[in-house]
Amino acid sequence: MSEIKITLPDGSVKQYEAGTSALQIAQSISEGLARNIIAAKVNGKVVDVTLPILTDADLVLLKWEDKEGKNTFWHSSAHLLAEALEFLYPGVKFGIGPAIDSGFYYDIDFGDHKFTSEDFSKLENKMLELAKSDNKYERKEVSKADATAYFTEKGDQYKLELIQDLNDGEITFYSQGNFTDLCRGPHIPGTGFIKAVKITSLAGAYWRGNEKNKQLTRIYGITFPKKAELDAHILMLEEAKKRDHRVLGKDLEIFCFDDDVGPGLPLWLPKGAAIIERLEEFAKKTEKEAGYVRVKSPHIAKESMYIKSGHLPYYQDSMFPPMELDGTKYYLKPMNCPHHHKIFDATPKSYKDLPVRYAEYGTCYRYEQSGELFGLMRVRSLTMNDAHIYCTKAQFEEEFKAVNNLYLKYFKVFGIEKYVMRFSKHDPKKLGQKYINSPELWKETEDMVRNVLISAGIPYVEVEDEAAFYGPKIDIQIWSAIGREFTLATNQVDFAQAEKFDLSFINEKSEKERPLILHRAPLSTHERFIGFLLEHYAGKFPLWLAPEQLIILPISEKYQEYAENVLKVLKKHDIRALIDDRSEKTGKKIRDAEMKKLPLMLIVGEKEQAENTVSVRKQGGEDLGTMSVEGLTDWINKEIEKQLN
RNA sequence: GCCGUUGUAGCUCAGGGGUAGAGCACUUCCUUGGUAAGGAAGAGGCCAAGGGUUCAAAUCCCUUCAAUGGCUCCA
Repeated sequence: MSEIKITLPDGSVKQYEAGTSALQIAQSISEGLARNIIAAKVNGKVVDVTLPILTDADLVLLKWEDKEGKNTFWHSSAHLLAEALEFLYPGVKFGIGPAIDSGFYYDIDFGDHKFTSEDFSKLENKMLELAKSDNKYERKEVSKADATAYFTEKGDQYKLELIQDLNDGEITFYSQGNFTDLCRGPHIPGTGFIKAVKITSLAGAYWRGNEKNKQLTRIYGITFPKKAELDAHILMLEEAKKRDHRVLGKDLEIFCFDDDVGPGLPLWLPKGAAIIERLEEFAKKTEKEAGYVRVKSPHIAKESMYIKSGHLPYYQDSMFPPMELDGTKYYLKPMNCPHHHKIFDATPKSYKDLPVRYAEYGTCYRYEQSGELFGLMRVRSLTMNDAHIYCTKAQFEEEFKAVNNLYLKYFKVFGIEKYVMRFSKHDPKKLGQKYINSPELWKETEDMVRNVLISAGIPYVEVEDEAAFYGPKIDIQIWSAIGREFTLATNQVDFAQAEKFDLSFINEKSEKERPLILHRAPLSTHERFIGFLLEHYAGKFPLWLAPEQLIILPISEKYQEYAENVLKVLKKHDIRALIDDRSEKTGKKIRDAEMKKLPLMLIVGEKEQAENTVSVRKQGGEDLGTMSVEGLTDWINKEIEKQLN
């Protein structure tokens, strides 16, 4: 028997007989380890622990704590779910059942049976019961003919469809107990590892994600190797819910929706509007320093402009239906670009004028499908931190870099650490349908964008078929504190609209030349950005941004007048302050101020009045001690200075 | 738009075929208290809207609207 060399993650090398499995190797190290491994990574590929290893290999033993371990665990749990379902509802058909970031799902065709959330506990119990019998997951290689025969007999057209796309010789089945599934694997050794099960939700999902296909029932679940971990998970979900921007937005009186106003049309309450004011002040100052000028445009425009821009054929489904006036159709603007192009075109431009940078907080209206609306993250009226840069090809790289620097500056101010730039390209197959039919321009601009990204050393990923119809774009993906991922901002190259609007400037040779256009919106829309910030800060806005910066808490009504004098001085310094004049005890006032997440509390009583000072408590409990009102305003100004730079 | 769930006081929710309940918030009074909940009283609702079943509907059924978890789509 030949020997193989196994290299472990710590670099140590051990010799085993060829055909030894990861499980046996684990056993040779320690029984405890062997009990805990649920999958193995052999030369970078995750496999079953029982799979014989035939050649020299790098080996990582995967436990529940490892990402791939969890993944395998949940994938196996999906099979357990299927087994339980088949037992409870014989004849159900299965789509796919993968692991996801947090748990797993299985797509099921229940036929005529209706599965509801009331059946969850029945399903959970069955799964636990099957888990207890600790059936082994057994791998079997099958021929395409045998695989087809098996699922034909079972009458599962979804699995048959999947098999059709597979090559003979690469098809494997996994069985546990009485259930067999088409599956690439790998799986945990046995169902006994699964000790806690929670079916989390139920949803419709189209077969293969295509709207035209049959809608299957998707069952989501999550499992754990210990009951305590499930409890911790549930607790974590509750914490995340407290941080949800929709919950905080209501609690902190930032925004609301109203049935009479309409879905997706947020109303900003005074505190929300105050945050908007701060953001705009900050953005305007920053943009001014970066050489932008501000413009203003109306919220509607005639149909002819959107025909000219080319938006209508590509975008009409996302626009509010037009209103007709004297035989002319007017649309609510879904974006600001065409208006800005018209502003560019309003006066003749020389190459000496370029780059021209037009900025506007522009309110747009988009008819998002009702099911897509989501708190502040997806709405139908949105105010964008928009700007368009018109430049020459030679200036493009520098402008693009400057925009990127702007992003980085903002990320720093807002403490956004986790982000990825997605470089979205066109799909050549969809030229003329989803994308403007100019193959050479697509190539040229995409190369240009890539070059800038590489030369600036910015981490990015390239994705196909996600560009705007007029050019490639960069989307910035960020993650909110509760792990919600979304596209924050977009940065788009536009080679098409200058042509469509016949935009030009006079170059050095006195000839007309088309500008390149850069669309950018680093602070996204007020809606999405404030939604993000609510979750990011858990409602605890930094001093510069907080709608109310501090609250004065008089110890008793005797110090009310002194509190008012302090307030007057603070207001003179443009500090957003208020007084809690209720006849409550100080402890209660502090608690309420904490709940409202006010950054600072000023406690004033006999001592402060006598010394003409205030006692300052930071949100969260930190005591900043006693200071004069002037000392406090200095401190606040310095703090804000720090936060913004 | 599609599938599932939900809609009761300002908020969080309980109840449930015989004409509405708690806690918090709010108002008033007592209390004047030093770093996360002082006490009492009061006020608050066409039980999302419309239709049906019934002697009787907030409760059962249907429709609509909205929210919500997903799918598809996006800043």
